[in-house]
This record gives sequence, structure tokens and C-alpha cells, in this order.
Amino acid sequence: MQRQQPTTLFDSHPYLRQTLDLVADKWVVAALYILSHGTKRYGELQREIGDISQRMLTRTLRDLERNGLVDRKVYPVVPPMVEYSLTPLGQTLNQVLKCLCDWSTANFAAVEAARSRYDKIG
Amino acid sequence: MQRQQPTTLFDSHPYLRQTLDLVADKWVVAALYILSHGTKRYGELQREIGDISQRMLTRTLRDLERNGLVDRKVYPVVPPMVEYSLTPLGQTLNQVLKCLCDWSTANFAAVEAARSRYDKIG
DNA sequence: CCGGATCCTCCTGGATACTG
DNA sequence: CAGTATCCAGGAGGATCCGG
Repeated sequence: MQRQQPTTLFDSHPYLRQTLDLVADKWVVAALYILSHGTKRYGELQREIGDISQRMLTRTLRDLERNGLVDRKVYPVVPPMVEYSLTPLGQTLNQVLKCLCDWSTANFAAVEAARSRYDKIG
Repeated sequence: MQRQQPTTLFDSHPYLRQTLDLVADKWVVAALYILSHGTKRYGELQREIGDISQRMLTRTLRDLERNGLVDRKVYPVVPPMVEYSLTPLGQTLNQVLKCLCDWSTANFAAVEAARSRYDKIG
């Protein structure tokens, strides 16, 4: 009650920042998208993402699993077989990414125009 | 036509990644939100964001300006006075952040539940 | 008051090699 | 096949000082 400062975004929406942290990662977005096509094995993900290192693929999938966005299923066979798929929660998050996609499709040309204006003058 | 690989997210939505790069930054989100309340001076932004360094505030505002999201107006007076405000483009982007806010409000409890489950077992 | 320039530190993430 | 372990370089970002 003492401070007159306007509430910040973090005060009013404490989870927005954490949600951005969830998805604001190159590999997370890639993995979520590939998995939106259906269940994939580790090797498939690695091939289809293309330029991801093993270290980062493993770390990304572990994080997604921990956050309840991806399901990890291990089959006790040799050689090992592990399948990854989106959870229902992960699917809803993909819907939100779709929302961002729409904005970018509609407005990113304006961003690029602003950039070239800025770079030309500055 | 030769490769059978599914298209990646980057192929089908070339701007999604760049759009995420636009907003997936702690200070960007903070600045956009503060500015959604109206025009602010440099010092106001610094105080209201709270724990941002001068270096990062300046860099953040310059990026936002370059991307056409924020308008920077300099008044030729002493001592200097500079005002920042959202452009119409920046306002539309704030709508998208609202979309993320809604998701986080509805679903972040599930994320935290998944985390404590994972941490307890693992 | 609004920054630019510099230094310095920490963390991220790639490359590589190894294992059940 | 599906990871783990280790090493290492580059960049992000805070602290600080200076300048118009």
C-alpha cells in the first residue's frame, strides 16, 4: 500500500514469464512441433530436427517430460527403444504456439520493414 | 521431392522462431507490459521494472524500437527527456502475450504438479 | 537525465568420446 | 539405440565509470 508503482507484468501474471521460459527455446519448439505429428523415437527426433546435438536433445526431452508436456515410454528390449509423445497438456501448449504463428504470419513483414528502415537511417 | 522428412516447424512457419526471439526475453516482456499502461520516460521504465541494469534497459529499448514495436521520442531540452510508447504493432503483440497469459493461468498448476511428481520419483 | 564504453564473470551449448 | 560424462569456447548480461 505504500508504493505507488504500477503492478508489473510479473505481479499480475506470475506465470507468464515461466510459461515463456517453457517454450522460448529453439529446441523445445522444434521438438513440440515434430511430436505434434505423432509418437517418435529418440533417433527419429534427432534426424528430423536435424542439427541438434545429443546433449541438447536429451536435455530438451527431459525438461519437456518434467514439465508434463511430453510422455516418455521406455521398452525393456535390446537394443533399447524409447518413444516420446505429446501429453494432452503439451497439445494445448501447441495451440498457443499456433497463436504466435498467426501473429507472425500477419505481422512479421512489418517487423522486417521497421528493421530495414532503422538500419538504413541509423 | 527426394527427402521424405516431415517438414519442420521452421519450414512451415519460418517466422515463428523469429517471433519467439522477439518476445522471449525477460526484459522485453517487462517493458512491453509497462508501456501498455501508456507513454513512459527512460527513468520511469527503469524504476518500474526495478532490477534492470542500464545497459540492458537501453539495449532492450533499442531492439524494440528497431523492430517497430516501440516508438522513441527525444525532446531537445536540458536535461534530456526521452519518451517511449508502444506502436500499434507493439500493441497487437501485447494481445498475443495476453493469449500466453491465459494459457498459463489455466494450465500452469498442471505444469507444477508434473514437476513435483517428476522430482519426487526421479 | 539518458545513455555509451569497458571490463569481467558466468552460463549455455557444441564437440567428442564412452557405455549398457 | 539411447543416452552419459567431460571439456571448452563464445556470448549474455551485470557493475562501473564517463560524457553530452
